[in-house]
Amino acid sequence: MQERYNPAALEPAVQQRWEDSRAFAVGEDTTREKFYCLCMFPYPSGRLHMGHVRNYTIGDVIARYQRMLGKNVLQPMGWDAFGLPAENAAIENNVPPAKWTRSNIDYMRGQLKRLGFSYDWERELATCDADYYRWEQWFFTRLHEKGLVYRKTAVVNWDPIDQTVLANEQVIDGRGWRSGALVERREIPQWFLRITAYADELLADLDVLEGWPEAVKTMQRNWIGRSEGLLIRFALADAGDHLEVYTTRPDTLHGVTYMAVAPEHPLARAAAAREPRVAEFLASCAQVSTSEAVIEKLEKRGLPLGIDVVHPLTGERVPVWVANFVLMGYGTGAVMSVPAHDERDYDFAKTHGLPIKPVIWPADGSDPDIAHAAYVEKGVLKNSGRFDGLDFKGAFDAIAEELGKKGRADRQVQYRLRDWLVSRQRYWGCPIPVVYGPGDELVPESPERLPVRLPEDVEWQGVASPLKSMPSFLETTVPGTTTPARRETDTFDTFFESSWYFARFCCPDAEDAMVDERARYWMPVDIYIGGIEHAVLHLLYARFFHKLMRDTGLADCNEPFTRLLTQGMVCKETYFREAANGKKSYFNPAAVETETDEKGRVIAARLAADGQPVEIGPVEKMSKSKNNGIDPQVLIDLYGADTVRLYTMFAAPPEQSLEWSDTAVEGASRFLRSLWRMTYEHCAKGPAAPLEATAPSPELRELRCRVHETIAKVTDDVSRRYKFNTAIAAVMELVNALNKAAPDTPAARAVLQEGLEVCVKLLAPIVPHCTEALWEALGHADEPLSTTPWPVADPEALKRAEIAVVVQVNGKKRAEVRVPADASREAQEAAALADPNVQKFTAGAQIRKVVVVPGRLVNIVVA
RNA sequence: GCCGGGAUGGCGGAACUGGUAGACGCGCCAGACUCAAAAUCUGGUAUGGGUGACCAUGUGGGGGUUCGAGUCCCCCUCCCGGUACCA
Repeated sequence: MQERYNPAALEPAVQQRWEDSRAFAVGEDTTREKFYCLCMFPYPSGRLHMGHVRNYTIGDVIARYQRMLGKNVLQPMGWDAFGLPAENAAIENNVPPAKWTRSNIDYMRGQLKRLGFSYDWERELATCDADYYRWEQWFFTRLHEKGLVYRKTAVVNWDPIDQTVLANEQVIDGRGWRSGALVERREIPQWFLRITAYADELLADLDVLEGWPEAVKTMQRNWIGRSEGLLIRFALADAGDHLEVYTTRPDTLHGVTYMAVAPEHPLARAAAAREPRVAEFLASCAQVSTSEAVIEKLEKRGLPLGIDVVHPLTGERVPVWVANFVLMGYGTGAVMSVPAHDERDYDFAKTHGLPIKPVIWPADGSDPDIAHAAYVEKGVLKNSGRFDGLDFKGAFDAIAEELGKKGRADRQVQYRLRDWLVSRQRYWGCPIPVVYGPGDELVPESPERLPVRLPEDVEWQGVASPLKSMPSFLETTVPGTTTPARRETDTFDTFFESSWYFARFCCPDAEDAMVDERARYWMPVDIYIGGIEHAVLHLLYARFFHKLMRDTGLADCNEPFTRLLTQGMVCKETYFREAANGKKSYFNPAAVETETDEKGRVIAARLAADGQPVEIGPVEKMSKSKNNGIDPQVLIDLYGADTVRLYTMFAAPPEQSLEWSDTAVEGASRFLRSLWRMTYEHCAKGPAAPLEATAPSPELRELRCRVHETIAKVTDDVSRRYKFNTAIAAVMELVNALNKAAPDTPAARAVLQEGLEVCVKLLAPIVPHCTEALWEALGHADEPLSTTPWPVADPEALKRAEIAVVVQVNGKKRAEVRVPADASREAQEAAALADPNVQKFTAGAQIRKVVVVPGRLVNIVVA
């Protein structure tokens, strides 16, 4: 054993040993319990960021722990390789996306290996490989056969200068990020997957997912947004047609004072053709991004269309407005407005002087206060003709029946969830396997012609997808014929790839099928670890896709992820300068110097390069777009992988967001150095005697008790709580205790030997390189630590003679008394009352009550 | 806007089931070692008062429940994530 801890030499050597022995390669072994541990695979952006390090360290700690429990552990890694950043790099640096992506993968693979993650690298896959995406093309054609795929127009952000579709992220303050042009909403034909057909099952199965955080399930429930309501048809006053709206509050029907339709609604378009003011309004509405977050924060604007509908119960005329906050993509693109009982309708009515008619009264008979806000609670009907006095349920049923008889309404279950738009007008993605025949008729590719390969050797001209100008890609034939046909140039949403990679990891080399029998052995994933930002979209699409695969006979289980661990974001403050045109350019924290006040708070920041001040932005998720990532490579080079792993696990519990500070890493390194030194000094004195051969003093028995308490605590933290920070803190405490209390006797050396071995085993999943070496030094060169059984606390060693009990008087701590571990309630109470400081506070007062929590606390309540 | 989450010393965090607020670490202060520095070691470190034992205050703000509240309930503020084409 080296005297000095030298991770730079040690870690690569240990990693080489793992690689040579194929330590983490696994196969199907029905004699052992399987454990599939999966982290969300990374987008190969160029370099690992701290979020990756955090995510993959959590996964690796769990995988290594499960391995020490004797399970057959699969932990794979791969690349979510298609995506927007590769196209941006192509446009900016004139490098083909495939080349850029593959070189990023090579670099990042090296970084992951340098961090010592126990992956089965033989299963590595990249979604941009045709061997991978051919199967989603195949699957898409199957879904097409089943009627789960359809084509429909949808609104996109259109950049009129660059002549391209923009992602919501690329629209900044209503303008294209590159061109600066005001974006326009434009309708184009798109491909959809019928996720709404699975809405009920996706909702219902959330109740079965006991291993998922409640917050994620709640978000998914709300996202799916099942509601029961009424689809009501309001007849147009001066035409034969009608306006259809959906409402969950038919009880408020008598309070309708106007209708609102989306700018894209046919009624609005028809009005625009007659009325220039309306046309102008629609044009202004068209200059806003498709993002819901943007639309919902807009000033609520609207205009009357000059047409009325007839109220289906009262026969009164109700005006129809067009409003910028009504979305064509939701429901029918029109709503009935009840300003008295809906917040948004209320604000709009106030702004535009529309009448507000209360029809719901609180059940206690008091008057609703609608002077300043809508009354949105459910209650009892008034001003509603013969429905007066009914409650929500009664009114719902009665109005549904009445309108149903008139043919004016139907009960309907509706979802907020919309079908999944899977097509993208981009190059760097999986080609949608469809061709268009001579009459533009649509023909899905035949299985034998798959994969439709994405040409990788491309010249980038301008910003548009090069596929559109590549005859070699475009020109093809209708499958099974010689009839000329044109290829679809749209590619899949990258969520398509990430919706089934976990199944492919089970059998990455399957040549004849999307997945084979091996997937039945490994699936479902036992624990899935990834960022909380994926709580809805990715995790909902993956659940949906898995159910599609199940219904295609490719899976047995109903849900792909038994347990979900959502890690919080790794955040960092942002630094930027704002140009005159409002465009912000962000600077990496590593390039910024900060000035702090005497309390350590940052008060000013300047760019190191030019010494000029930069603005301090909010603390946000580390991201490329905010340029606030901290490069883990710098820390790995400086301290080694184990220190980075240890610090990342120690700084915060996984679920919590972590504000990165690089000053504290030193402490983690210090801890490893001191554990190393302790072990070195211990081993230098030769082998310790076996514990059984010595007679430990009471102090040593106490120390042993702490060793075994630490085993129990760390096991609970790692297996049940997933709180690695407190597990590490507990081991640090134990190391401190072992360090302090080790006189040089055979008994003490035996306890120390046991203590050090326990520390090494408990830390093995977190700092696998360093502990491997320490384990060897402690006399276990013959058995690799990675498969050494996890320690179990010895119940005998845990026994204590005395315990401490806290004594409170009126809920305030006044003393701590020591009592025998088996002391009765009465004895604990007596000991508490006998304490001098307690007597000071109880003297002369009347004791009204004594609360005893045995073994913990005595609270004396005095008057 | 809507949905979900969060706020505890100078900083990251701990307190798991309503029962000792501040474990563990960073930083800082003092001391030891050293010609000196680094490294290392020892001690201290919520705030205010007291030589001290201790005492008072204290978990974003306001109210409540309880013998007892960081933890439960109501209201509010700010921050973070998502908001369907970033991944």
